[in-house]
Amino acid sequence: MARILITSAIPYINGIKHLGNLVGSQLPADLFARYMRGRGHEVMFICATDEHGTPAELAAAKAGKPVEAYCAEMHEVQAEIARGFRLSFDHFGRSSSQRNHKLTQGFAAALDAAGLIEEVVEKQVFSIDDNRFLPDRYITGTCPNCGNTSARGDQCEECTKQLDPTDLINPRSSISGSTNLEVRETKHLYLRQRSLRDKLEAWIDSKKDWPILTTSIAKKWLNDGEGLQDRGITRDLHWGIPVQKGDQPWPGMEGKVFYVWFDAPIEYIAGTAEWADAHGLDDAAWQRWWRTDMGAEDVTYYQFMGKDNVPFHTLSFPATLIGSGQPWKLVDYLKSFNYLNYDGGQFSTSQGRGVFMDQALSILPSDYWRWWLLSHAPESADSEFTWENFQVSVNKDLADVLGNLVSRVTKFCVSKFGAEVPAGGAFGPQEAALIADLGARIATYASLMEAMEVRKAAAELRAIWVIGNEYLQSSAPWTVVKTDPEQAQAMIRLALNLIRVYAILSRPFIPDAAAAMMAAMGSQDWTWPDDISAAMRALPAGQGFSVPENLFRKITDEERADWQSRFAGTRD
RNA sequence: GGCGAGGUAGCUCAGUUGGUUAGAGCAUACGACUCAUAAUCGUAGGGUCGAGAGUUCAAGUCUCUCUCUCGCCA
Repeated sequence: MARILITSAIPYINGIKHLGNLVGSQLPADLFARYMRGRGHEVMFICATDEHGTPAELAAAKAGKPVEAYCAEMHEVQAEIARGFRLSFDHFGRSSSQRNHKLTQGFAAALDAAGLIEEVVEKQVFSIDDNRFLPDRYITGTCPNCGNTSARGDQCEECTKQLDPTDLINPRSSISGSTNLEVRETKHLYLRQRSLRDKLEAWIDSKKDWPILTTSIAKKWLNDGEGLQDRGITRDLHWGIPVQKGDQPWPGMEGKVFYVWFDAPIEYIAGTAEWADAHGLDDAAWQRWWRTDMGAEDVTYYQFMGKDNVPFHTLSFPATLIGSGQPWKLVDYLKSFNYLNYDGGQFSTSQGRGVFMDQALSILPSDYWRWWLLSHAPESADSEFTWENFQVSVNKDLADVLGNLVSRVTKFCVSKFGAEVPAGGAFGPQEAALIADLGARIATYASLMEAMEVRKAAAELRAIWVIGNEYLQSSAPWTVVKTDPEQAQAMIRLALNLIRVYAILSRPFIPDAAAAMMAAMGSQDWTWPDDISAAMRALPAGQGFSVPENLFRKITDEERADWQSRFAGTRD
């Protein structure tokens, strides 16, 4: 039994995420966690909400709530939706937790002790009326290049020119509109990543089995231009983790907080500590997952994320861990995803374009979405969601191939032999051939799942469902029953066992349907079918079973058309 | 402009270190079956593998040029 640590990129707190966010991190991470648990491994699967930073402050202000209350509320909203999608986190934490405060401040102290923190005085725009420093993108003004009157302090979106806030003509605060701005000096902490560059590169180079997408992004940041740059890890904000050196004050840094990107990945660790707290366990319970000097040396750590998160997970976060000089567990395998597009364009949070997680669940149960998203995961390139494709996949794969198989087998048995596993006959050559085929395919499926080849694993699982239909078609128990009922009983006994095995194999993708299948077979034995021959004889003759409600309904053309127009949002 | 990823059947995609007639699912046509959610199973048609040149006995698979799409960055 292996010990497997899995983290999914943590979603930002301000608002509900869309399906593109889901398929890029949390959903494949859940697939992997469920599979590994199904194989009997010890799994720790951690996710959380990423709560700090200016966008959270502004969203809270817009909602008319204190930021703490806003975050607490939105965390619950996101947690509820995660439950709706059956995301099987061992803990869904919060980056604003006290655990994260302590760990983040501890890392800063360790980095400082290692000589990796530099204090830098820089100039930033301060809004007197807002009583706060303004990040570049929250300053609006006239572009000196093209005259656009609503250029942002970091870039003019009209002429795409990169700007410095001080370049803007008539600058004003995007938050209040106030023009009462001034440039002030402020002191910040920088993590001296440049001095860790060689260590980071050697570490990346040692990861021969990572996806090209992952390593190419990391190498780009290491080598592009002047190479890896030092990075500011503090901000002039109110909402965040106060800058301290461990539990000691940090002279000159009073009133400042750590940058959200510094504390967010540390929440992976803090979230595990929160898990221990929630279960009344001691520190050793979480440290054995994260400290190689406290039991984590045999842990294998997998991270899942969209490609936009890769630089932070291949460089910034490892720089924090390595730089601390402490024996923290580094990621062993980083699975990154491209983007999911929506019907000819991008998903857009601001334009309300595409399907968001809460909307998806209001339309159809989670299994439908899980299946489509995972079987079309954007692994090798960006992929696209279209309603036509979704309708076809759901109807064909789930309703016709799998759902109908369960239906035809159980209904046939009830009508001919009753609602118990029939005892007659014995398996012959056809049954042996099916079992052999199944064994080979399950082995392929398992290796694809272990390699996190999500689409290919889905295709193999579907093929496994298909061979059940093939077997029924060629063995034709409905014909055999007329001349040799005993033999027909053996065929159906095999088919009923097949349903139970399919429940086990399908569980990572479609947990609810899998549970319904297992329950219908009157079993609770989720043991992985390592011995397929035995697994196909697991249901005892005479055991009662039930005909489940149709596992999946079909999506009609009318529904598809309706949803298509409902979620189109504003076209650009 | 720089970097990266892509351009393979109508659609969505596979194609390992270059090697027999380029594959799968869906869609289409025809056939089989009738237990089942008008479901299932089989067969067939369909591709100058973005364009061009080169290396090689042999290139979707390597090299160069060009072109188109997407993303990141300046």
